[in-house]
Amino acid sequence: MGKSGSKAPSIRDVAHAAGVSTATVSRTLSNPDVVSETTREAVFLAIRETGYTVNLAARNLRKRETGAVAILLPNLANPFFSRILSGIAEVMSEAGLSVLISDTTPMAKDDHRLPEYVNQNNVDGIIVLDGNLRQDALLNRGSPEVRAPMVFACEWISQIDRPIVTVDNQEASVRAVQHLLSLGHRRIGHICGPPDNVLTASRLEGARGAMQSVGLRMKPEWIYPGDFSLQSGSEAAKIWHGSSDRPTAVYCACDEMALGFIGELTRRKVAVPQEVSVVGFDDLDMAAHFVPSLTTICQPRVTIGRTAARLLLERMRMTPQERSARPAPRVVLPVKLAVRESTAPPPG
Amino acid sequence: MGKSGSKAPSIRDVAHAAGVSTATVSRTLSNPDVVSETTREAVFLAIRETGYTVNLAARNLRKRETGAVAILLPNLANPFFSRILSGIAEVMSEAGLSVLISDTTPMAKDDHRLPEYVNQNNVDGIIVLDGNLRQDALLNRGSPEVRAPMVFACEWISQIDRPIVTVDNQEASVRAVQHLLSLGHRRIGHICGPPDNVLTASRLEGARGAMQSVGLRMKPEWIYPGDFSLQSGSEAAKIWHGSSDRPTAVYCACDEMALGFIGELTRRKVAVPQEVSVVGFDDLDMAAHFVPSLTTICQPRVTIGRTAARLLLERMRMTPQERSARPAPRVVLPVKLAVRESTAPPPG
DNA sequence: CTGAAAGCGCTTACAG
DNA sequence: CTGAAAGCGCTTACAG
Repeated sequence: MGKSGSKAPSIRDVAHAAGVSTATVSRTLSNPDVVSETTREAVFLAIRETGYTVNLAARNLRKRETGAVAILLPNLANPFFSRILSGIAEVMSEAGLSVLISDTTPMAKDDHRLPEYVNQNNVDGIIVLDGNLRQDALLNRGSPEVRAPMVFACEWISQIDRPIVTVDNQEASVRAVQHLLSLGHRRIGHICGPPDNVLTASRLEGARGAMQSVGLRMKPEWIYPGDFSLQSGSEAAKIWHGSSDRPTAVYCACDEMALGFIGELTRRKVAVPQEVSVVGFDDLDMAAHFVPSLTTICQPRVTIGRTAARLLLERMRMTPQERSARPAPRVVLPVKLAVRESTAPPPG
Repeated sequence: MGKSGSKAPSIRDVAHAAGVSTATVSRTLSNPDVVSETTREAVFLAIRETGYTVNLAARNLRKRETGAVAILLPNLANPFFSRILSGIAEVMSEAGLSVLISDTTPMAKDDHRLPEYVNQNNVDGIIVLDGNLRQDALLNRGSPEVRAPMVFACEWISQIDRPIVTVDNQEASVRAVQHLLSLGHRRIGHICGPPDNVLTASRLEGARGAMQSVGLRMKPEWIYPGDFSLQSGSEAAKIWHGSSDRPTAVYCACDEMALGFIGELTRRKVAVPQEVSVVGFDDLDMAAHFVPSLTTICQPRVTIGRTAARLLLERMRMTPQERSARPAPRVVLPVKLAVRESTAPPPG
């Protein structure tokens, strides 16, 4: 159980107790096969007796590692990220790495700074979930040799050539719209993501393209602005409701907007899907429990997290040279269309 | 910008460049007032030239600190925690500490282990948001002198005497039920939290007590089991719907269950609040946007996070002796009742 | 298989 | 105000 002393037991205490050198204790821990069985047992006994646990700061200093990875995400309060985080945390924890989470919202576009520990490279790797960070902030982290490897997930910055884990946003949008087309819809609208988001264009283009390929057109007035928030979804509903030339179905760039949209419509006595069909994107937990339950594109969020984590671990094992020699992979994960109650044939 | 070398610049490089000792560089960084202005400027210039940033592992080793705090929470995927996390991250980041997040779900009751970095005290402090962790796992972290301080938030473990940040769950429940009483309800039910959760009893007792104090009784068949999940809310709705002796209002121990309850009822063509009123607890983002919007107890989640973080910082500044001498405070934060569409006078 | 020794990059009494 | 030196607790060639 460890004696009650004024400081934690160190490797020296263990060495004393076991009658060996600190080097041997260290080897027993990191490479047990290289020490004799007798020694090994003596050391393990001494470790138990003293209650020793390795001091990570010392190990990290010596090994020139940090034992930590940073996750940069735009909004900790957004439920979209929680499962991704979960997937990352799971893989990193298995790898013995700790996960530092940093909400990037405070550091808006005008703020160049990243969290201290990222800027100073006090992490061994970085996963970026925010495509709106400043490019220079992300790259000015010392010379290439000391810069921790980085991977993007979900969002990315086109100018920065790093591995990306994502879904085919355009193809997913095509699927969403084809579902509406197959129900008989011909007038299909879209609530967009934020204008400055990398995903916004591909989701809009996918939707537009799907319509064009069957000879239809998405009227500009059916394209509603949005910013991924519940609020912007209800704003879109107000516009929809106030217009005389309405789409019979609306494909939304994310679930939150879809739920905000449906909520506002329901409040205005507009029935979904009887009067208008709605499709979302993401498949938040709430999507299946909302009334009506939401037809949506299901992003494999835990898998995205796990994949990004594994990709990062892989890059961390490479030398800077290997990393820059090897092209940054782009992993595209499959999505599913979850068909639920919010879509039906058009009215009339 | 820093030269392009094979390793990051160290304090020695700066000392060289500035023509001073490493001690002076260190002082300039940690205690600028103590060095002369000329020296200070030379050092700052050298820092800029070399692109130096402090190596935290080295600093931490030397200062016998870790520069990190751990957050133990039961479920990263639960939106309830995201804003709390946000509040914690904000305060800790200002204090220059990094936040290690650990999902405790993988380590269920049968698993004694905490994350490595917690068990080995490779953190300077711990915030526990999970009242179901094993007591011994939380306490067996070496002798009192080396054990990192710990505070509880939202949930806690009664046997462990540590600061707690919480709301008055019983009083909040009284308020929720009084609201229903004031609308004229006399038959009020409750969907409970998980049986093994610290909050479950106080929320149920508050509800019961509020009824008793006006001479009413909560019938046992109106008390539905739950586990804080959407799913358990819809299960309760099925029981409610299948019964002939129904309450006219149901107070739910959390918003997710309330939303699951309403969702299932709506699906069964039972109108909320016309046929049954519903009150939740937490005030998730979704609560205001659901249809009908949810009357609920609003927990100040960001404030809970910030307060827990500040309390922990305070404890971290104390010696172990001071900590054990000073009684662990219990900070009770005020809640508000947000009255929305899901509550109305009883039918008939 | 094992130990002595150097060193990871800092900070901090101590002495001046 | 500043520097030389010790030391935080590890790991790892190196030598045997």
